Amino acid sequence: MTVDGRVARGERTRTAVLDAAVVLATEAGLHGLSLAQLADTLGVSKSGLFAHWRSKEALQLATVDRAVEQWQERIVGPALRAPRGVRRIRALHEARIDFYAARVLPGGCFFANTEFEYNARPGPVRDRLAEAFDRWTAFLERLVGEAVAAGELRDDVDVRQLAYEIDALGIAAAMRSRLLDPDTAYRHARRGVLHRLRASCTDPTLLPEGQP
Amino acid sequence: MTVDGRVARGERTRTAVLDAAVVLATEAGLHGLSLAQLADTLGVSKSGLFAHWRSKEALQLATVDRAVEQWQERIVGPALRAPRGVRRIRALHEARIDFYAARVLPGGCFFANTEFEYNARPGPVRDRLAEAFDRWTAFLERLVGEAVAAGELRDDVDVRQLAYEIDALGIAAAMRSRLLDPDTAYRHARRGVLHRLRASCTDPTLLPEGQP
DNA sequence: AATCAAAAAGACCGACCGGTCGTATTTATT
DNA sequence: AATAAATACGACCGGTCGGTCTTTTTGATT
Repeated sequence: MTVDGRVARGERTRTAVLDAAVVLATEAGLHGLSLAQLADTLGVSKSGLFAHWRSKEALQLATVDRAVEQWQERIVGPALRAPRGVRRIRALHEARIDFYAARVLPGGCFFANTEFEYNARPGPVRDRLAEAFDRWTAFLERLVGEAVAAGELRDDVDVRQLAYEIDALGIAAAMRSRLLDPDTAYRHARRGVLHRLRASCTDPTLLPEGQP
Repeated sequence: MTVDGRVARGERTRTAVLDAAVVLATEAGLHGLSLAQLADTLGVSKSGLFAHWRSKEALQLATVDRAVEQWQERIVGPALRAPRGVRRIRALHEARIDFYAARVLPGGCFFANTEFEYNARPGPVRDRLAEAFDRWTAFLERLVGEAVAAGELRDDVDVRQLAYEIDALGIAAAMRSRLLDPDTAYRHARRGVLHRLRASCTDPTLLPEGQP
């Protein structure tokens, strides 16, 4: 906020720490994240981290928030350049699985990995992840709803169901792109969503593509 | 193998350890599994574990194998009682998501959690998980292929693609049944697969159901 | 140049980690 | 009853964990 040099310096450090934390947590897990390793990676001292966050849990929560910001910038932002409606849904899904296929983060998807990691760890971190997931789901549903409202999808489409299935194919792609062949995972996730959208699309020319 | 008392006692211990390891690893992760906690849970000594497996990694590999056995008994076995074809595919998928909805393991699905955990951990354990996943995928594809051969699914169905989408909905259900509302996750995963199967089904009476 | 708070550093703590080792107990065979 | 192997145990090792403490450095303000 302030341009005060003292505060600005601390803010710069915090952002650098969180960016590194997202990368390390994607690999080792957010629970498995080591503060010593995080500090070493940045060339700072571990005790300095506790000057910015009062505990590891506080840093984990901040890391989730930072990962949400990155997701907005890298996945949602580009997709919003596509025209509203079916084309935007498709752009969003493809931006997402492109992200995995490009192996932007060596460890895969921060959210997919972390959400599975916290399946059996109730607490503030899991709650924060669940909130982020809720917002993401609501966003997907809004996009589908817009496409229905624009007449591009049949108006008997179950918006929540369609959004669920689109997201499910993205989740599966996040897993398989690391565990198995990434190209196959990418192609299957892409074709699955295209097929699903076409089944409810009122205008076939909205989704021009070679294979079904 | 032998009914020799010495071997039988050790075998009993090994099985008990692995069963407990599957439960603990589903919660804490297979990498995050603590041998001390595992030994305490069973009331045995930690050092005793190293008499049966030469390292933690060896125990982890054995745990994966044991989880595969349990999957066969609890998911695949019941599904194989359904008649071959579309009905068996549906039975398999429903046995799978029923398993999550029933919250049989408090931590969710051993394989889903673990496969995401090992996204960024190359090595023997990840290889073993990938092998198990390959066998599972091949099994799903075989079931779909059987349904096509029996004329229950249209013969222009892409077998691998359909198997991929069925599995993707199961993976997503495994995540959401813990992170979010389990009933919603169950219903969406079920409806998604039914909808997908009906789209390629030659005989609608094979999938009698209320909602689309 | 002096000041003073933000920021960073480094030594240190108890707890837990995977793993080793020597020893005691069980069990089938002789 | 004696033996030998399989099994189980408790003490202990070096290393890493999250977290605390005190001290030093940095940099804008006066």
